[in-house]
Amino acid sequence: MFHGVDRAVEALLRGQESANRLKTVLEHQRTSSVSIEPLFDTVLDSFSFALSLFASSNPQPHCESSQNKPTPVVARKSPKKNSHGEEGLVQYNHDSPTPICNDCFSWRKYGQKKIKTSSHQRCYYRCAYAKDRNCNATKRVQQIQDSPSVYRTTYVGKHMCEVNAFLQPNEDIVNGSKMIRFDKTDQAMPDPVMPQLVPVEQEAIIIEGTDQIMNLECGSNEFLVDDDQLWEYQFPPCSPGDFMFLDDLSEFDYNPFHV
DNA sequence: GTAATTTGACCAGA
DNA sequence: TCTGGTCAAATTAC
Repeated sequence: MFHGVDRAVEALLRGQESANRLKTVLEHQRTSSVSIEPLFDTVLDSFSFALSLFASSNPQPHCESSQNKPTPVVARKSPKKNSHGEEGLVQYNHDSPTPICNDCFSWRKYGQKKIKTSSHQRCYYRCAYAKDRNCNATKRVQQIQDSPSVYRTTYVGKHMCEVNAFLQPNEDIVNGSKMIRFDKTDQAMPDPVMPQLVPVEQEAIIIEGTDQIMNLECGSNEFLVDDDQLWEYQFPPCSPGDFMFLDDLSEFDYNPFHV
């Protein structure tokens, strides 16, 4: 029922492993570049979050080899109904040395609270499109360790905003193919939702058979994907508005860190 | 002026 | 009654 996701997870794991390896190498070589670390942290966080998205649809996470693996929390002992009246939401933890800022979604902070069991405050975020698109995804970020600092991000609920924004009835899903959609940059669409080719600020992968969308927003790291060579390497030339269908996600094996 | 963040109050579950 | 999560008015940033 979740076709191709296992392969996608494998590909993501490969990417994460590569990023980890390269980070280790660079740490020993220490070039003059000072912006490398945030770049790699972003890469690792993006991979980890993508994995957590898949894990949210697949009860068996595929992240045993990940250093920053998301930790599914099976169920809260007493799931408290949220403001939308939903209960029993699965939540996922993700620990990282830095707070995850660009984790593919737009969040709006709605609260901050001192937690009794911790000396650090906990921040509460909800999807920026919670009202507009009836998206009930929320996340909590809290520093759980001082030295080295560890921030735990707990994702609760599922993003519905991109699904509502992208998918129209009888559209975008074709015969079990996965689709990457390229749209005009000058098309009037809400910012974090519409994937664009040039400049690449967001990209989205819609996986048929699920309602998962990987929507990678780069924020301050545009250089991550604003790379024509990347697209030319992996994708044939395409025009804005074109669709690309990937029958096999394992073919999506571009390795930007290959040297 | 508008949007985002802050912060104290409120609510519900344990 | 305590605590975590959310609300909403006030404040700040753009």
